[in-house]
Amino acid sequence: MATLETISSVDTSPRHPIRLVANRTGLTVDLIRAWEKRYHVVEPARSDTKRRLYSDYDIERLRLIRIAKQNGRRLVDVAPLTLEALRDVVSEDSRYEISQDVQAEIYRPSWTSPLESSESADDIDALLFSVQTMDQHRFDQLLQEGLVKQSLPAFLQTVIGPLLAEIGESTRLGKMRIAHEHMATAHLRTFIGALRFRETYTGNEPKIVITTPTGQLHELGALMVAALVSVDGWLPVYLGPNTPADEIAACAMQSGARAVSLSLTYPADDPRIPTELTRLRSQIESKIPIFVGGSAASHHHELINRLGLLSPKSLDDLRHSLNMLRDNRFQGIA
Amino acid sequence: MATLETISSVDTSPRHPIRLVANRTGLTVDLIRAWEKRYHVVEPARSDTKRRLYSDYDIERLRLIRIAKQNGRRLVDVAPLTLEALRDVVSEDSRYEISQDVQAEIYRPSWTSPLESSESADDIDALLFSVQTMDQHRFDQLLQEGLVKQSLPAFLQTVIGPLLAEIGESTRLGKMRIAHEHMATAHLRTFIGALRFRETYTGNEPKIVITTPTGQLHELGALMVAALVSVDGWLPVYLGPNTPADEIAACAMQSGARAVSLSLTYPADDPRIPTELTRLRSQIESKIPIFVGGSAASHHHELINRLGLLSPKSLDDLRHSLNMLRDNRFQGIA
DNA sequence: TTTATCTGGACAAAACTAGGACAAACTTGC
DNA sequence: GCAAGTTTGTCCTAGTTTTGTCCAGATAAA
Repeated sequence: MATLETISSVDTSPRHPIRLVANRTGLTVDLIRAWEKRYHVVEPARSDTKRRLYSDYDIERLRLIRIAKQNGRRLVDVAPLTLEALRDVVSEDSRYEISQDVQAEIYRPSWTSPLESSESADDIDALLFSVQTMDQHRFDQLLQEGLVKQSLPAFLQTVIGPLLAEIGESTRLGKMRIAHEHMATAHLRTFIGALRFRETYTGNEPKIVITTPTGQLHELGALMVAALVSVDGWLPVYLGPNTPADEIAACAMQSGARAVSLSLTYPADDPRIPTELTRLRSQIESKIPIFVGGSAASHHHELINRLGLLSPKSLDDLRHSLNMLRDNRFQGIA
Repeated sequence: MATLETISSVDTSPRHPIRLVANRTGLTVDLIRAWEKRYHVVEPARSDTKRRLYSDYDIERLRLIRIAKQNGRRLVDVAPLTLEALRDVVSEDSRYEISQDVQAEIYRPSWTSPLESSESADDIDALLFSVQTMDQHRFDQLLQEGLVKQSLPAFLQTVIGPLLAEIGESTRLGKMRIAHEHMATAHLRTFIGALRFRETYTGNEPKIVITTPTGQLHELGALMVAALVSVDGWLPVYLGPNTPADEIAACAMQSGARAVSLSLTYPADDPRIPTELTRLRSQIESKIPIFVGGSAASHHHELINRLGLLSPKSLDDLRHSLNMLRDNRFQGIA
């Protein structure tokens, strides 16, 4: 039986380079050094050439301190604590914190414009109502019906997008419970996920790799893209959320994809995004375009331009670019 | 059909030219030679004319070293390691990776026994092969076919469960890429998710809330339960992963559920689990049973007993209990 | 003949180190 | 509520180590 003692005994032998620590903790290399310089948060051993060498114990401390900071603690206060004290602080906080989901779920697809045509507004209201009454079958039924009324792209744009935004907003404001949001999200994941198999498959479709980069856990945007492109004769190679750049590149290469599409939503300022995007661009032939969409894409506008990535303004824009690419008329976007 | 054995029992006979090694590992020819020159990363045999001849073993080592480097390891540190040690390092890194790469660790459904009937074993091999070739349509097709051959519960138990375990293990050992695992997981989530809508809906079904508690990000086990119980005339209220205890309780109350089912897999020793379970039990009427399954359930054996939660030994056990409960013959389980 | 590989060395880019500067966000004192 | 101070993340420079790429001239394979 695993007891708590087994957990607290963490290896203290120094062996990990700073880069690995950064990867594991989600902190930047600069920040780890700054913390050491100012508060001696950790005092890693050194190699014979003065490189820092961290132990598992150090990593665990840094990880906990990062969480404590996210929970609103000040670095000065938590820096001198022992590992055990840190654990206490963190678990104490997590009890009172609103679950991370809530902050996470201010979901703004962004590449669905808030058209809000009046008929769709009614549909959305009905959908929201079925979520609040936890009536899954009604929810499913409404989605199916909505899909019959209009084309899939239109449906995604005028119903699903606004619906997600509305659910996110309602949860954030406390109008809706997290449980409701969870139910809706889980259901939509299955529903949208299934949409990309509606089209017939000939084997000749050009492929497009669709995913979200490391740190981005929200996959609904990516799923919408997958469903969308399958309508226009692409074969989506869908990898789910949180895929490391190297894996995306390997997958694009192995599957012979003609394009890659990423979705960025939350957290918008994750320090890993620039690294991951740079890595990805450098590992994929430059003739293969990489599309970056989602609400957080605009936060990285400059980087996206610098790397030569493409940032479509809307789902329609993305479709247009992909259609051109498929027909070999692609020149990049304005 | 190429299966995983070819990779796991690594061939040490030297035969591959450096170019092929470069292609397979994603390294450049120059780099492979430089690594050999500086750190003796691999010492390939030579032809009579001094050409380097690499074995599968060498290739596998190079591939793993590349991954280790991406994880932040220094070449000096990993160069002298054996293949086995490298695999350990790589799997350790991917396990602790921040945002702990949701799929990257060992998924052990536990409540799927490793029956491994011989026919299913073939099916699983075929499925694994389609994952490695990234052939999503084949994967989907095989899943659909498998489902026709046997009942849904049997299918989950003999195919999906072992498949997940195999994929998890292969990825952990570096036999399969994370990208492959991501694709398979994303696909299975949609596939299994859709299974719970195959049954007709009368409105009279008793409801069961299905989810995973805070900190548990793996939802496949919970999804399997949802699909399973829908066969036996239950209506699953599926909340997706990572739901706080309060929300589960609120949802159970609002929907008038007759039971709750949780799935615990990873991390098994998350300190939040005891808190969450205790909270949940105290907020739900005691006549509503709470089932706790998944590979990590056994880690909390004592707690589960103390709180009066139920921990079915297998999916069949769970079904049995639920059938009794539905027919009002339920007395708890042995 | 052309292309691929070999060796050894040179060079360049990245990554790390130390120290410090700077600005935004947050606190404190009045 | 405002000004002054503190905290904290990011960035810069300059020197070192580590790592990736390239070159030249020779040999082998296609």
